Amino acid sequence: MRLLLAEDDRDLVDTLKKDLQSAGYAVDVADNGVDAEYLGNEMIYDVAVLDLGLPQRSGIEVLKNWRSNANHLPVIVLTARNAWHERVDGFKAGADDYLGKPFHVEELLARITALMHRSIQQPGGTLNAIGLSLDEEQQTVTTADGQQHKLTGIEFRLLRYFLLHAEKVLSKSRLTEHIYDFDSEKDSNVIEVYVRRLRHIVGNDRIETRRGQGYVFRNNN
Amino acid sequence: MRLLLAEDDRDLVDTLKKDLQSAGYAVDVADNGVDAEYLGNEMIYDVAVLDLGLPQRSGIEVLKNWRSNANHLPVIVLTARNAWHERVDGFKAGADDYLGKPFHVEELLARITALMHRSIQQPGGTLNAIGLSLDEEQQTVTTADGQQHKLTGIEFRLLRYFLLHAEKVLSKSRLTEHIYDFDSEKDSNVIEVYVRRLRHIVGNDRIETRRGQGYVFRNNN
DNA sequence: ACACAATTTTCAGTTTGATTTCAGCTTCTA
DNA sequence: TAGAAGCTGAAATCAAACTGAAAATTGTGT
Repeated sequence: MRLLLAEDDRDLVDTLKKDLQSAGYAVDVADNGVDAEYLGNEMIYDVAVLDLGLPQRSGIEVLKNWRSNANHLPVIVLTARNAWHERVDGFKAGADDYLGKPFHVEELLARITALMHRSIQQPGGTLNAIGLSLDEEQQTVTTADGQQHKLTGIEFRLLRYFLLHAEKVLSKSRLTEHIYDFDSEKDSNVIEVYVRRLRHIVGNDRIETRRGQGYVFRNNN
Repeated sequence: MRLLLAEDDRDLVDTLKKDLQSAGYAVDVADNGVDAEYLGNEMIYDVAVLDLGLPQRSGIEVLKNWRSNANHLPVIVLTARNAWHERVDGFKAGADDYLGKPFHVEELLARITALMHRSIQQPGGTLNAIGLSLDEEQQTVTTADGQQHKLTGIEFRLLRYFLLHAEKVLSKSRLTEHIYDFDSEKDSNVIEVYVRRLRHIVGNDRIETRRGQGYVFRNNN
């Protein structure tokens, strides 16, 4: 799950980035409006956290620009305390959710997961498939036989992405894009290796190979 | 599960009540502060959802009254979005959790269940886990072998946070945020050091390391 | 104010294990 | 049937976590 954090407060970015990463997000940071706008348009993010008080170009402008480009990227807007007008403007500009500063990190995390889950209509901190349950707080999967498996960071990210996009063909490059942030450009077989490890846990036939196209996570069969 | 919904916005009540009922709660509604206070004192609820902006008697007053009657009813406070001071007041008055309006129903539900789990523990200043009992007034732990250990300030805060959030991956930055009073995040290994000390007291396998993700306090094994 | 005790933080050397790489193998398809 | 794509087991890597001790800070009693 790849996330754009558009925020200029250094201290806040430092802690938020760590929290988000350990919650399994690949985090790209933009500390000004121009970069934020560019990244939001050029890269593929699953969610953006956008501070309205960015330098160079205001968050509102950035958001409007995204929306005018038919970019439906889910956006959580951060507003300064007591800035009622910003909130309204934010919604008008197409924000999906907002959060007033200061806030508890837990609240932001909860809103992000809620937003992510909205598209597949599964609330809460677990992602369920037939005979599979992924606990996002524990970062574990429980399989049909009742066994609970701990997942490493990358295993967790990959499986969550599969579950959120079950029954779709996911190319290896798309998987890489959503699992790693922009520091790491991969030309290797990491995905293959991790698909193998996941297959070992969730069952071989669960992840189907589409030679030349990618993988499909099956929920029916 | 019986729930008191203290809220005067008719429209909100209508939708919330249905959602809560379909989530399995028996819902009583109070649309003003006087009724809310009365019901909270006279009936037995598992949880209350309390809007601070009630007519006739403010939510804060209601909450204070409940607490002064030694009523430990778990309370989730609903505040207007930008009213940070209300949250603080709410916490001081004894709220267990808060939620800023507007919110997603899923989030309210998640918080209610979280609160229910939390309140399974006995009130009265002790937090219990299997083979562990944390006395919050004395700041001591009693372990399975009957040994009582005195805890230093930081050891206590850390262990309490672990107990309140057992079975969840807690990142080091999240732990620091909750242990230090909103100071700047420093680049040190204090958490590692204190985790080590706690492990010495509560047992090594009680606190599990998730490399790159954080720590999990185990209550089952 | 002082010495002394307890607590918190820093530091540096060591260990660990998640991630990545690699090389040989298998399977598919053009 | 040859070349590409994917699979697989094992090994190398390197940041993250562990550890013991010492330094710094805070608290306490005299």
